[in-house]
This record gives sequence, C-alpha cells and structure tokens, in this order.
Amino acid sequence: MSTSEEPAPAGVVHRHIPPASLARLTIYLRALGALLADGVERVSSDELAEAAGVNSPKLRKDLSYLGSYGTRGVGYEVSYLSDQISAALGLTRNWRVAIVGAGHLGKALAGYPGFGSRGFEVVALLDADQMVIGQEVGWLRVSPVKDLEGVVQRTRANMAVLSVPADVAQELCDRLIESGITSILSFAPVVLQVPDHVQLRKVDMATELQILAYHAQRAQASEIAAKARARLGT
Amino acid sequence: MSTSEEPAPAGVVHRHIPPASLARLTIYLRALGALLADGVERVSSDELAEAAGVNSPKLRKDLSYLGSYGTRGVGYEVSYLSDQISAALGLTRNWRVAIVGAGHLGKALAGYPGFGSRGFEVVALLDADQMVIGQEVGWLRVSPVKDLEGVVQRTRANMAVLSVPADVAQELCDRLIESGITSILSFAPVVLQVPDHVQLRKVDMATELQILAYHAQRAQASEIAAKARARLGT
DNA sequence: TGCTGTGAAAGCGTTCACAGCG
DNA sequence: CGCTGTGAACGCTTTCACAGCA
Repeated sequence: MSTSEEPAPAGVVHRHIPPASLARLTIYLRALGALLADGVERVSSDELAEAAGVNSPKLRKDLSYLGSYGTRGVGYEVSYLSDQISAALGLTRNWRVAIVGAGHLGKALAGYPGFGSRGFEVVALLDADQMVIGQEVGWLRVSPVKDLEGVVQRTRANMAVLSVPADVAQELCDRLIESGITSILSFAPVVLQVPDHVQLRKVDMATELQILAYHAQRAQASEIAAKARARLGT
Repeated sequence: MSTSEEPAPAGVVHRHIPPASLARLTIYLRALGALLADGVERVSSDELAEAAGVNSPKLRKDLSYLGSYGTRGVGYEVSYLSDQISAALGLTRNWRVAIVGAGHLGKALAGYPGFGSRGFEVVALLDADQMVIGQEVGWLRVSPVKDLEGVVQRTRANMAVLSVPADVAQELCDRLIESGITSILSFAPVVLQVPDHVQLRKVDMATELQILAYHAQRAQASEIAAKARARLGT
C-alpha cells in the first residue's frame, strides 16, 4: 500500500487520492482536531464517521488510500491519524495566501479563524478602491491591486483567493498567474479560463442557492401532488 | 421525454435531474443571462459549452434531462432555453432568504448582486451582537437573532443562510428548522445534523483551500522528482 | 472477539459515436 | 449538411461482506 510511482523524493508521495475522498479527508481532519481539543486519544471508524457525517465503510475506504494507520480491534490514535492526513494533504508546508478584493467577502476571509491555523497564512490583502487601500484588517494593511505583481513577489504568496466582482475577475486571475500563482480559489460568479498547470477552484453561492431552490420546489410539488391524490382518494 | 411520474399537478415536474448536471445547469443559466444581455438570440451547444467551461456532449446531455428545447441544425434560442432552465430549477417561484449572522460574510451575502435577481430576495438579516443589531445594510435593518422565530414568521422566509461561527451553528440550525425552514445553506465549518426532510448544503473554504494545497504539493513533488531524474540522467 | 482494511459488485456520471431532424 | 438528442460503453464512487490482525 501507499506506494510512490517514481523512486520517491524524500517524502512519500501517495498515488492519487480520488477527488471525492480528498474532499472528505479535510472533514475528517477537522473532526479529529475537535477530538484532539477535547482530549480524546482514540476513535473507532464508527465514531469518527458519525462525527464527520458519513458511514463508516466509506470512511475506512477513504483512509485506506493513505495507508493503514489504524489498529485492528482498537481503532485510530487521534493525533497520529491527524498528522498522517495533514501530511497527505500537504498541510505541513506553509501556504502563503494573497486575498484579492477587500470588500466584505475579502475581509471575512482575511479574518477567517480556521485560516491562520492548519498551514495557511494570509500574507496580503489587495483592493482597487482608494477608500479601502491602506485600511488595517487584522494584522494586514490593504495594498493597491495596481501593484499586485510586486506584492505577490514581496510576500512570496503561493496561493490566491479572488473575492472581486465578476467583471474584473478574469483580468486579475490572468495577472495572478502571470505573477507565478498556480493555485486559485475564486468566489467570483464567472467561468474563469486558466492554463492547465493552474489549479482553479470555485465557490459559487448563486449555484448553491439554486440547487436548494430546485430541491425545495420538488418537495413542494410532490407534497401538492400527495394532497391532490388524497383528495381524489376520499 | 420529460415525463412526469404522477398525473402531474399543473407545472411539469421533471423526473430527477442528476446532482452533477444540476450544478452545471446553474452555470449554463448564468452564461445564457450574459448572452441575453449582449443581445445574442441563438447559441449552438458548442458555443454555450465553451462559455460554461464544459464540453458540448456533456452540455447536451445535461439539457436532455429537461427536454428537447433545441432546433437540430440550428441551436438553442437563448431566452427560451433560459426560461426552461429557470423553470426546471424552480426559480420562477420567489424565494425569501433569511441570513443568520451579520458579520463580514453575512453582509457580503446580503449585498451579493446575483442574489436579488433570479428569484431570490433577502428578507432578513440577523445577528446576536448588540453593536450590529439595528445597523442598516442595504435595504435591511439587522434584527436580533433572539427573535429568530418571530422574524422568520413575519418575513415568511423559506430559505436560510447560516454565516455564523461554528460553535453556535448547530443551535441556530435547529431553531431555523423549528421555525419551519427546510432549505439551509451553511458557511459554518462544522458538520450539521439535520432531519431528512431538510435540505442542507455546505460551503467550506477550509476544505477548498486544503484541496488546492494537496494539488499544489503534488505538482511540486513531481517537479522535484523530474529534476532529480534529469540530474541522474545527465 | 472487535474493529480495521480491502476486493468485488453495484450504482452513477461522463464520454462517444451516431442516429434523427430541420 | 449541421447540430441536436441519446443509447451504449467506459470509468469512477460507493457499498458491502468478510478476510485479516491485535
């Protein structure tokens, strides 16, 4: 298990964690953190699965992509498993995040608690608005987005968050990539074009709400249908 | 095509759109809106797919879950297709959204532009902090979260957004459900427990960043491996 | 005996090639 | 002839049952 595909350079590089598992591993990590804070030393897959809101075979399968870190008949040691997941996700490195756009969203992100911890550090906060530039937000001062390239270089940022209006998102995305950033998390409600070597993830609130609306509408519709059927039945 | 499972009460209820398609349909809708604003009347699946960042067979498959709204040899009429997707997603109803938590994130959401349009209306903004209660945010005044039940009832909210700290999220989630809300979008970094009839969706920035970190780490690792190989090769 | 780790089967989602109309 | 609509094949996820250790 947990073989590397090449002679392996120093650290163990795991062979491909499926995207669906990857997303859940971050949830397990958070649940383990909570257990650790509570002083819990061991968990079974059932308990951890419960805390993470999944079923236990799925959790065990997910963990099996990393290796065998449990003890049969006993369970998992909380701190050890937490470390192993962190390592597999690349959270032992220190990621330096530049937040582009210092509106309410950008400020919310800059102040996000689970952000500073877990290997992420916000090293820059940028905005185009003269009224906002120079403001202090937490430990940071808002830099002019005009100087994006310089700021990225000086702060050695290696990740970026885009929290800007849709109409300027592509332009700023291009400039980030030009500056050497290859990992971008975008909150802008537009489809961004990026080259293959750049990792782009999107968070889209409009999409989320619309999906909720779809389910709510269906629930309502089938409720109405049920009532109609009941009326006809009696 | 597009059959309904029961005698069909008034509007056509489509038989189950796959989750993955559903998420993409919201993107197509946005792209169609942009085309509409530009005065474009017709699109081919190739063009729309390009705008939405997917390949065209996938787009056509997605649209086929709704019905056959295109013209072979020609393409799709922008406004008609837009209406059909809106109808299928339940965006013809008016959704009344209560935002719980008026920190930076809550305020950002309250002011979100693509929010007011497309059938969503923010009808309440609540917070626990005395300093924030009573503040005006856009057209709204922040209400005390203590009166959540009353506010939900008075405003006839039928959806809620949770933008509160993790430690109070479950409690407020329970109160929302108690108040009759069955669709909740949570930004709190915790696993929330909800009954089956409630639709809960989560947006988790920590998860997104960690997924980016994983890919960035892998890219780096394989780069290092490549360099090592190059050195050994020469 | 108890709980982990995992192959094998079932269920979804995506891709593709092409049939079907305008 | 062009572009849509779709069945069938493929690949990825999830589920399950149970083999494997402590």
